[in-house]
Amino acid sequence: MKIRTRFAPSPTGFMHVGNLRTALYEFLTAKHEGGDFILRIEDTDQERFVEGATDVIYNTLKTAGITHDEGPDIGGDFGPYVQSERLSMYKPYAEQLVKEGKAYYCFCTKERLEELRASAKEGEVVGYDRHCRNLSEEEVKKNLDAGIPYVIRQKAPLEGESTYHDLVYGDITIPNEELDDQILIKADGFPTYNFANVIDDHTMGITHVVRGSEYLSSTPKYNALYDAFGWEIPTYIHLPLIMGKTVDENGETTVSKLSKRHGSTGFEDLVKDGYLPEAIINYIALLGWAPAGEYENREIFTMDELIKAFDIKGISKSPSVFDYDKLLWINAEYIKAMDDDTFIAHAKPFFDKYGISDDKYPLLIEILKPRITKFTEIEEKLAFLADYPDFDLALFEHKKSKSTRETSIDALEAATKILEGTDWTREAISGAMTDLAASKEVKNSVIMWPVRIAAAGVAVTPGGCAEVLILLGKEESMRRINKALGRLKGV
RNA sequence: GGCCCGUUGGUCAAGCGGUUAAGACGUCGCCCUUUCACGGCGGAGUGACGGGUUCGAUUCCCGUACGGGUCACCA
Repeated sequence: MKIRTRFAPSPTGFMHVGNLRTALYEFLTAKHEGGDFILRIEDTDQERFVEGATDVIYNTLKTAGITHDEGPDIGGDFGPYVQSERLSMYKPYAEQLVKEGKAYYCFCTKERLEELRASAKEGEVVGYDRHCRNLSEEEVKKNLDAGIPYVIRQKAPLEGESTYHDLVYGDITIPNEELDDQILIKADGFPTYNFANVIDDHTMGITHVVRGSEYLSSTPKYNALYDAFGWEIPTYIHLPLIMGKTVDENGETTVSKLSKRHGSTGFEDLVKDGYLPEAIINYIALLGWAPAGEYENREIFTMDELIKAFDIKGISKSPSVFDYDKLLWINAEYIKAMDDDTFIAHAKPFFDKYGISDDKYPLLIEILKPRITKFTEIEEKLAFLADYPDFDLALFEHKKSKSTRETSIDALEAATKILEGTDWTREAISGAMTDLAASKEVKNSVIMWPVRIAAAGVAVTPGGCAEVLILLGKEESMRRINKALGRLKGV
């Protein structure tokens, strides 16, 4: 049978990488076996409705390269794919269970439930006291006729234990007394997430339920529902959580399930920060899963390779901490491997800020590609082009380059003369400076260092002396070098 | 607190009873060099603890500790 997995997010307007990774693994689980990946929007909570939130989901999946085979936007044979459009189908299922004596109407008020929780003693299992579980038919009918609001709850098993199998965690056993009489239909007539989830998964033919391990202990409730309907329980694949670090006011670092409070771990935030979608996917694929066989020890994967290499056996059980450093490294690897046109497409907005003409692109690609980890760094790296402050003259003193203020004055005086008559090409400038060093019998750096510093006004530049001068242009370079020379000489 | 799950270096992790306990990020050092990088080479750094089982445990079992998750008319 063809594998079918699903991604079932709620439209909250925000998708952090934990959700994204769940979607990724669901996608990979299906695609590795040639199965289908379905997108379903779970919007049964009207109170939390956020305008435009579904677009965030579509856009994220699209830019992440996680393509669904069925979904609200593209249709499919099991639609509709938005829960709010399927509302009419849930209640009959619940009613059916009531008729069969597997569920019941509950008329308890929220206030009563709150009191119940508040009065629970230390160490007691907090949960519903099953007050309405055994109401007589007459009482139920009376309440119904009186129009008292009600919810429908499932009768959970009272004793014994429930065991199920998970492909990652193995057999999980939970005492049944931990299981609550969960609500299936809320007072507003909407299904609860858990209930809608089961109905939808079954009616949509989902074969493999892939989700975060926070569902590990509530899965028996889901299974109780499948059993009540006599439906086949899907294959479970629970994923270890992605953790985020937070530092409290005492400087204590704690890790916890990734959420909004962990800063910019939203997919869109990361992209805005300069991380490439492919790099993010690559990174999170490796968070909680390790490739094996011919792919063992590999760090860089295309989506197609992930599909080929993905194996549930490689999923780990323990939670993993999101590490920006490694993401950054992967991002840099993607940039280094990028072809020039793609590189320019990403870099152009930053080049344009400095009014850089495209004849300089080849040079910029060469010097920038190996040394940026994010495209957003370009702005800062090229800042010297637009900004030439009265920098600290101590910059001319550089031990490694064997430069002092005195050698710098000497070098700059000689260099300006030669540069005036030099063709403004990289080779010519570099050659002229090398020749100058040779004629003075000093290291190249004794010439190159001060010229570069004088022209750039900062110690760190992308590229060396010749590259900096080319980027600046002859006129500006000469102006800056002369100015620096004047300052050095105290004129 | 009850229940569930987990625990290999700072982080991601391989391993599945016998290994000098892989690899990657980070970190440190050296080399290259016209700065910073890139690149190359090298170093430090790990099986939570205590009991078993076994000729032999990182690997299996049991406790303890620690960490995480979960206990909604939220999803």
